[in-house]
Amino acid sequence: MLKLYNTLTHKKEPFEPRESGKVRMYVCGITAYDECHLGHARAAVVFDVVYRYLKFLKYDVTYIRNFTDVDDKIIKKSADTGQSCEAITAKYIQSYQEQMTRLRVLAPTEEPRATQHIKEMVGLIERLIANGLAYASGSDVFFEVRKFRGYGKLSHKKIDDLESGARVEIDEKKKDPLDFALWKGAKPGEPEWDSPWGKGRPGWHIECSAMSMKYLGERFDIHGGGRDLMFPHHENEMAQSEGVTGKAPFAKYWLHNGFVNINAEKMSKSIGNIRSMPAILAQWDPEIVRYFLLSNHYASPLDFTDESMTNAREALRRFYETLNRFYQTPDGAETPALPLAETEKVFQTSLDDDFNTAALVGGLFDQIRILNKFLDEGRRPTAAAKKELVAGLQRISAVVAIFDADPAEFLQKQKDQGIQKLALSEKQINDFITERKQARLAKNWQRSDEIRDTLASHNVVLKDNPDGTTGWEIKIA
RNA sequence: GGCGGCGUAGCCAAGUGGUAAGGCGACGGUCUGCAAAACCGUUAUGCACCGGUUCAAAUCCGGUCGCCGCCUCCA
Repeated sequence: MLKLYNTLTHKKEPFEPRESGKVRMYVCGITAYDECHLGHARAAVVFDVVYRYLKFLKYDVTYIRNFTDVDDKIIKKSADTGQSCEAITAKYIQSYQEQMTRLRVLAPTEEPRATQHIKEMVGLIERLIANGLAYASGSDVFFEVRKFRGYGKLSHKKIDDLESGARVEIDEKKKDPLDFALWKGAKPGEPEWDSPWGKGRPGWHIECSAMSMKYLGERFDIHGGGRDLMFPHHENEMAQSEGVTGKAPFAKYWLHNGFVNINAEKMSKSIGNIRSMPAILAQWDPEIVRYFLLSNHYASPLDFTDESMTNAREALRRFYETLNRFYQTPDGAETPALPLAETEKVFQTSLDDDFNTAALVGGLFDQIRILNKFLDEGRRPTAAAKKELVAGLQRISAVVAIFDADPAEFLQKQKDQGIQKLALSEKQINDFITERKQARLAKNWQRSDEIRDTLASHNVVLKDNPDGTTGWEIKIA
């Protein structure tokens, strides 16, 4: 039985979709004005696992993740660079999709864009005005927060507390400082659309109401996004959506993923420690990044450091090293006593418990130890045993999308990437190995060890195999 | 100031009432010419601290301290 932590109720609840067998899910995507970063990747990967797990549970899932392609930041970037807003958003949307593909994030059912739903937004705003929850002021339209009963129920805030926070900007066009824009009158040089209130553009929150309702209906099951979106974005989105329909809850379950920190510090533009995905994926294998992102419960903070990434890499290397050994061992007549079925049970129990991906890793490494021991004893697995292991891993991977690479390819890829960071070429390494082999045959241990130390100082670690060959791998700390 | 979260070994991290998974690292051993990898063993008599409930608590309750997030655009 799947249980999930619902921000709205503040409790872990059994998951019961509104319509049996079907799940409708909406997740806030990116504002396309810059390269996506690790935080975007975390949200995408986390909800990708949610999506995949719901499908694994045989739900018919409709998953919507939007692109915000009209926004102050985009307009500013356009003004700063001279590029059109369309060119900017097209560029970063494409880049986002490329990065997500590399991270094995499945494409959602639809990826609607705000600018393609202006008409729907205008329709919602008109209904809000008709319902007495919004008012036009000049060429702007605002949502009147105090008219909506229940404002603050998602982020668990009281209107009066917010008011005293006093960080809300004063705008003489608003009746109340907390009121937020549904529609903004056009300023020269900005993108604009026709509306009953004159030319203008939508406020930030209304787009998600419009797109979620269009694709999922007036009420749906799961709404996700980063913690920071809880307030004000999701609070406002919920208020205006329920304000339009008069039906609650707008989304039954609200899920919020935690932040990524960089060396224990919040990742932010002002600190200047943003890690863009193109940069990260140039350095780390996507599977390592994905493993890292899933090595922690989705709602907890996650600290990106050299050490945490090295740990992730080493864990996967160990995993694939063993698998590679296992698969390459000639077929025999024995079946290792792998508790695969049990692992799969643990896997499902873990994910059932609020998508706890961190808990499932342990079980997998138990198998690794068992496999290594089996092989260390010189035993040979049957072809069927090999196939069964592959199949089992694929069943798990269908949800987490890690642990199912071809082991030899994974290791080779790590090596290939590593070589580029070395001061040595592959040929130089092989020449050293050849020379060392001669030295070893001559029992010239001094020269042999000298060569090994030299290579080690270049982060190349040698491994003498029982058959006389010497393998090597790159170990950068 | 308001609201929320967290504090488990050197580091990362599961575990929400039944006696501390797993990964990285370290140390000892087996293997090896020596290493590396792998395997075996050791590495938290204790889960921030103090009280309480219970036959039993990392897990529930109360308090203390510390860290963090949100309240402003942000995944």
